[in-house]
Amino acid sequence: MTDDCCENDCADSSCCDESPVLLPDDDRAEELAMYAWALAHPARVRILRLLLTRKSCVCGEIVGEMPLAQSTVSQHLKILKESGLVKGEVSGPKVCYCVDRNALATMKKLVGTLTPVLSSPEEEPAC
Amino acid sequence: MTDDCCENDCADSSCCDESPVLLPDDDRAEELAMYAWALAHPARVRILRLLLTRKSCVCGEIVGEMPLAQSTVSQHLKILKESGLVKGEVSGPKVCYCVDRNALATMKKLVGTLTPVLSSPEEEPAC
DNA sequence: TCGCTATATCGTTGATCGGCGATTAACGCT
DNA sequence: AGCGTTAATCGCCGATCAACGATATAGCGA
Repeated sequence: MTDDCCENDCADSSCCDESPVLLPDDDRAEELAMYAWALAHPARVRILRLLLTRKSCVCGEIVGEMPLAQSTVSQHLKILKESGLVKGEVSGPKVCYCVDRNALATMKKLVGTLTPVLSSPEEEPAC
Repeated sequence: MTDDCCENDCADSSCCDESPVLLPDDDRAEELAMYAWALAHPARVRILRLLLTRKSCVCGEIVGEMPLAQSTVSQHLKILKESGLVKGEVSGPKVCYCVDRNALATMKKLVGTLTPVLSSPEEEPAC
């Protein structure tokens, strides 16, 4: 009652109890962080969306679509590739980039993991 | 046929055509990037999961739960707060942290935006 | 073979991150 | 008022990012 943040009075130790808080899939934290890191730059989000808009690969004209130098775009593509979200395939002098659907699905699943555990959906945590 | 990356022969200009590629919500790229940036570090993912596991706020014992110094955890919490995913509420000398459900939903929605536009769900982009 | 085009890589520079210890600020309690 | 607790902030450091220009690499075509 003294605080309106937690319904079970978090200010004293009754809320922040001694439960070990064994996170179910804590090792996946790094996996999710890696995917999130790939999207942690607006340019990479735009590139990914560009690759999604086009049905498949968009070769190198990404550079023409963005206000960045070719080397910079190449760096971003490298990061996207390292995260696994994007795969590149050489086809002649060009390179086809397209989104790895499985990796995208995995990332979405990991993001979906971030769900508040609530007994009833009505009770807002109030803070 | 020369490349197996795109079904519509991306190596020449027929695939990478001149369509302006008006991204529907390109301005949202920065918004998504900001959320992704908040999750781009394993420690922050763990903190967020910690906050989700506990029903609401977890005060400062996050420090005890993680192998990091208090100042470091505070920095991560600051980043999470700046992204909007987490809100902090002062209750006495302690601070209640809990996840902003709306922001979390917004982030999930933005992540859900990243969907390949496909005519039929069967045709894999082959690369 | 010789260029031409398209990517990738290198090297540099400035900015930022992530970590820490130490200090400061805010609050409750005696 | 003074003390203890909690959290935020301040420097400081090494490491990394993001951007660029310049250079190297790889195919294709004439």
